[in-house]
Amino acid sequence: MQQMEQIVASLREEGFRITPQRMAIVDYLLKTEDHPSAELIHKVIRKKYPMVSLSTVYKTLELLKEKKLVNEMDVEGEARFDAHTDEHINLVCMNCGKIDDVDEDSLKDIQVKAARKSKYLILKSSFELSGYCSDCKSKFQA
Amino acid sequence: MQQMEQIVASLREEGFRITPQRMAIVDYLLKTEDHPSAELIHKVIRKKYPMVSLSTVYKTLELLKEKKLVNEMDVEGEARFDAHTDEHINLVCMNCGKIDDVDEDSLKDIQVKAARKSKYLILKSSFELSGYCSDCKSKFQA
DNA sequence: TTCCTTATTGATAATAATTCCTAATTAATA
DNA sequence: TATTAATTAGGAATTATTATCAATAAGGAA
Ligand SMILES: [Mn+2]
Ligand SMILES: [Mn+2]
Ligand SMILES: [Zn+2]
Ligand SMILES: [Zn+2]
Repeated sequence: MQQMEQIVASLREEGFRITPQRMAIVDYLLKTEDHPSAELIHKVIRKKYPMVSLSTVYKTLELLKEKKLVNEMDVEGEARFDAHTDEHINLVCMNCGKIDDVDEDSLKDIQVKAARKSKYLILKSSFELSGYCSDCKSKFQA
Repeated sequence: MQQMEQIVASLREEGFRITPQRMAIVDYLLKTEDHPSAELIHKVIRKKYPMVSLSTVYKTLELLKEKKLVNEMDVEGEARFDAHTDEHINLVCMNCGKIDDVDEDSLKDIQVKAARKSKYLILKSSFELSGYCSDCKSKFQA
């Protein structure tokens, strides 16, 4: 995700209004390393800005997705949002729900190769590994 | 996915009952190259075996997932089932909903590397590219 | 084959994340 | 400050999936 100023400028330029709700959501996403759900974003933001509704969170996330400022991923039927929009691997802990990022240079090559082989026009990619994180895995090994 | 006989044998061995419903679902998944939703599986199977309910389809898919005979993936809020359980790339057409497979040898290496870097115990992987298939992409290029 | 036990099924109700709807609010501009 | 169209809040609607449970039938024993 880019910096706040650029985001604000580009949204305003396209005729979108800069509301406190949108600022709060973008600000949170810019600062977190987390991959929060809509619900969590709502909860966190309410502490500082109590006047943000869940529907506004959803609508803002939709806008940010369209502007390619966040990616949406699905973890067990719940959408999780990722402000880290470069190609990378998301590691999902099936116990605590945490998601960690791992960079891997070859992902872009793989994507290009797959596009060639399949003749698809590729617009989005998602590389996801699930299991147990270092904290949780001890609990699941006999 | 393995062959029908092995699947039947291993389910029976573990005390699961072999019902016509389960046979029909496994049979369909074995034969299709498709990545069907629960609803589609239900519709297709009903033609041959009208006495299969949607809840049974869901429960059977749950069982097959636990036995690692199918993978579940999510496409726009709907679960899609993949009987091709080796590591591969799924290409999702955002227009017609079709999913194509592309093999890529380096996926396993990437997975191993990511596991080492992150200290995760990895149990599942999903490599997904979305865009427009060769049939659909012409409609989306000005 | 017939009978028993209990896993499985089918039908429907419940759940939960997301989307839809609309009157009230407010950002942007002059 | 007044105007106006975009946005918001909050609740209703939607929809895929899960839960519930009485009826059924698979598999084993006699
Ligand atoms: Mn990430
Ligand atoms: Mn596949
Ligand atoms: Zn964990
Ligand atoms: Zn297509």
